Amino acid sequence: MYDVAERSGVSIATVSRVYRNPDSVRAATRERVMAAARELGYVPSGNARGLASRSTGVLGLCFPDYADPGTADIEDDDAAMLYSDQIIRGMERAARRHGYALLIAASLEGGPESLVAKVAGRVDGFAVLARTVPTEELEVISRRQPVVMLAGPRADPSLDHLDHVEVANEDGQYELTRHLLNDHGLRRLAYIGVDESSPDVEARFRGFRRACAEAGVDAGTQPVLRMPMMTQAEGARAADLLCEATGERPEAFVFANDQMAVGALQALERRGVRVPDDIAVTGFDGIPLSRIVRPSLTTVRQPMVRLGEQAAELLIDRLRGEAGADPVSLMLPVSLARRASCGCQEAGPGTFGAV
Amino acid sequence: MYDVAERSGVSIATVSRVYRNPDSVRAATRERVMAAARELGYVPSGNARGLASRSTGVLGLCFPDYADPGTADIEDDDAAMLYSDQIIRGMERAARRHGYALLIAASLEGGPESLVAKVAGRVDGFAVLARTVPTEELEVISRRQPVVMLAGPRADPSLDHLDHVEVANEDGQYELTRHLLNDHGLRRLAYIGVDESSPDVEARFRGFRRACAEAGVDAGTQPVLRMPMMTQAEGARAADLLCEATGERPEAFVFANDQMAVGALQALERRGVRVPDDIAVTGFDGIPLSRIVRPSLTTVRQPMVRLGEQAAELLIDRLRGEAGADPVSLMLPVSLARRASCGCQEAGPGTFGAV
DNA sequence: GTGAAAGCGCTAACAA
DNA sequence: TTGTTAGCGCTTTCAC
Repeated sequence: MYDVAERSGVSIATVSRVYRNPDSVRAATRERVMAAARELGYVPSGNARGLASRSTGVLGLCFPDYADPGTADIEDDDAAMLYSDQIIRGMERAARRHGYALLIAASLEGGPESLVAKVAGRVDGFAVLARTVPTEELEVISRRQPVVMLAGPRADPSLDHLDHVEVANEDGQYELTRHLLNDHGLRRLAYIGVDESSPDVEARFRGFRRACAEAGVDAGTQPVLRMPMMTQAEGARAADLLCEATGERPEAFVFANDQMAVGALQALERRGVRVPDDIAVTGFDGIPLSRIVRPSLTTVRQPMVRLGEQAAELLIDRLRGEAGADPVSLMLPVSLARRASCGCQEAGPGTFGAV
Repeated sequence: MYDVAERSGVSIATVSRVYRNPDSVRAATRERVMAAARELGYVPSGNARGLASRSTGVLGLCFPDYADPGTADIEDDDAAMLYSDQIIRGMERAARRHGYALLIAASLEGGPESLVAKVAGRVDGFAVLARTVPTEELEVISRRQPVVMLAGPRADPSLDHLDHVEVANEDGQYELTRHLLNDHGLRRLAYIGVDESSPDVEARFRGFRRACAEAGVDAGTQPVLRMPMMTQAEGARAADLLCEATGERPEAFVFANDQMAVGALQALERRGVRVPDDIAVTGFDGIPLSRIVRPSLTTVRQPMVRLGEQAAELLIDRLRGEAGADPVSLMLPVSLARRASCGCQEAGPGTFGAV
């Protein structure tokens, strides 16, 4: 910058103005400065700028490095497209509309120099995918800059001051279960969740039970399985367990997420159990894979792109001081995708991108 | 940082050490510092760090804000997943392996304060999706930091010094065309490209012609259409044009990308022309949508995730000074996805994530 | 419209 | 092991 200033015979202040506010500089001067910059290959340092102006024009997103090992054997990367990709897209879009760029980073292990800290130090505010980051660290960081929590209710009271956006887990599972109960007339439903208590899964389970209760089906007598992880492998294992259990086989396997449901489809196929003729299977999430498997998976679609957009909007509101003092809490609606695995008619040939 | 130093009774240098190199500080001291930092809610400023150390630990990616308006009506965001999403994923992954975060930004219009410049000023090096950025600007920036060009051959001689990664467009189209010619015995093939000269599309067209020539089919007599844009709408229009043209209808529509091919499938369905029975249709790219449409689209899959990974690797090599003086140029292999729209047997039910 | 000067918060020698 | 001291390259009053 000093070189540019010298070469064009102005002060560094003027060079700065040319970049920050071109109109505040006489056109002739501006031209000279820009020419000099071009010749010298000058690119303003974002770091110096940020340091001097205490803002970066960048939003951040931290997400878990979550790659289901069970998906590794899928040839196509497309099929494995994760939540995070969609959230990234939504957030980038919304950020861009407001002139922000997006810094993304999947979580690595901690240490004083953890990844969040790195991101936090380089952005004006950021979003975190639920439980990607240790609560305590988040608490410290959130004292200095806006943070929004995504997907998953407030994990901890010490994080109560954070904005957060979640998805209607309970309602979604409720609707899906009602569909099975009322539209398909099923009665013996097995719910398959996860050991480790997850607020999302708990909410889904609540929805399941509520639907059962309303339909006069005693949820207490329904088999409920809690697997150690929500992977395809565990989904397959769950299906095997339920098939081998004594007593009447359930009429439907209601999984807490798509990955397990997909694993179950594979296991059932191996056993020669036909879906949906012999048994209905449902998932939750609406990952792309859910539509690709045969039979296509009936599931509850989460609006992940919207989630990302909302995150960015919320952050920007805070940065502009347009948000109130109270933390904002949004719940995004989900939608039911009725596909083949519950016995619904699959969209026929020629149907493009339809549900 | 000064506050943390004071509170813990050490100098700022020691605080710095605690974060940069914890082992160089006695454990007791370290604890005191970390405690103070926690109490004060201290988060190191990435900007100040970058400024002092002249490196950011961040890689960048600039991509076009390319959203086919024709895809807007697809309900699912999944289906519309773009190249850029996959490149982002690959690049983030590879960057993370080396301890870098990723800053992403879609192109906006210029001005002295253009988006690239913004990104460039905040990263140690970055990748650009072909023709996202004005040549001249790129040239200037690339004098200061490593830049890699993605997908699309060197656009300009002034950018010859850049590393770049591209995809085997010509070979891919060649293989696909051969498949149509030899395996399906088709003879009248129509190629549909784009007006605006695109190096990728040209390469694909070369592959098409080469295959025709080798099969003894005179490419000169084959219909060739150049549409203004490579969107679904234009693909549909192309199909209509070709169907309404006088003379024998082609046995296959060979599209230069998937989006146009998908548009054509829709148009053909409207006209009651059956694919692949009446006519074969192929695309290029392997976007997720290509597998979702019915009939599923035969296409050439580009390894977009790999592209992103390579970009990051290349940049990191440069940053480490491990790359030679000469620009590196990589060409990634593509793969043929034989699906239903060319008359190949579609993968049956129960096939998970298969081609 | 333009310049001078004082930091912004950190790292990296170099000393101690 | 820890402290001292220069900057890093910009923005931002406040003068002119």
